Amino acid sequence: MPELPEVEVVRRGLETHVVGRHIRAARLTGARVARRHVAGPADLAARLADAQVLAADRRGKYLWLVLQPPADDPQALVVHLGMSGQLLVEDAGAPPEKHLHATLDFHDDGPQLRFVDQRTFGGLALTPLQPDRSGDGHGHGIPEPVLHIAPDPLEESFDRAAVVRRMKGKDVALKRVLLDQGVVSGIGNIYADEALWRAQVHGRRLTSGLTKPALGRVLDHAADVMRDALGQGGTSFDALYVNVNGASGYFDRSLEAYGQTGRPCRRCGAAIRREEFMNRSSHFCPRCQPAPRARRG
DNA sequence: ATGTGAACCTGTTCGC
DNA sequence: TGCGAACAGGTTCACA
Repeated sequence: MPELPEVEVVRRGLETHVVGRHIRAARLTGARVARRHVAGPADLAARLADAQVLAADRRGKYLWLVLQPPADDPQALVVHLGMSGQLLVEDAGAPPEKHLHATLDFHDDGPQLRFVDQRTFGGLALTPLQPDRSGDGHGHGIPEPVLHIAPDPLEESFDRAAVVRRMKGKDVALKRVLLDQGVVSGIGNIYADEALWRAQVHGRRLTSGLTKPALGRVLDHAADVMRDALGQGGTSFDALYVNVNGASGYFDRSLEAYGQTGRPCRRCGAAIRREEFMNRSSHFCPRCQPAPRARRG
């Protein structure tokens, strides 16, 4: 479940069902799931054994469990769900999923934590934590693989004015900047299209050509739409995007642009259009969000 | 340095 | 019905 609201739904599930428990053992299926773990899958599995889960934290689309190993400093089990990753809390007796890549058992013999990923763009890594210099909210620190990720709009340390300045300084299409996790994190293809629809700006407009207030408004809409989606349990089009209990969110009913090709814009009635952008799809209202002249990526 | 596009995977849906 | 093409919510890396 890829974008910020869906990842946050998963984080909350982990907080409820996993935090506080002691891992007994981890089993990894195949090496690919641990490819971001420098020391390899065997090392990862070994290091997870007997660690206690202290917390579940998140920045943008990155999720991590803060672990207390028996004789070491706290470490972060960083999880990225990629395009199709799932974390599921399930009884040990539940049949293994077709794309099951990792299983964590706990000393309390309660439900397992499973990592399932059809397209295997996601994965796990155990890494050190670095002190968080950007502000509060991440008391245990930030994992090394997350250091290059900018704060997301729902974090207290999100510096709206600084992000606006950075956006303004780029000679890049607005949507590309919204998707740049090093500028502002958590926004993916769905919420970028929704934020742009709400802000009534075309994603191919260059950030350098927009005013700072206009850029700020786009960021505000991005934060709003992600908060709204979170309130609905996220966006799920199918069983691939579910919470730790396998349940779908229902924000898909509230989408105004994404996936609405041909449907009338709820604001003006013009047919929502789809176009190719950065090797993927953009959806927008051609009347409310007039396209700039030249095509830019 | 900065901006752009393709690659990494598997599964499902679309069009002829 | 069959089969290839297009498409899917993300990130990274090579190249201009």
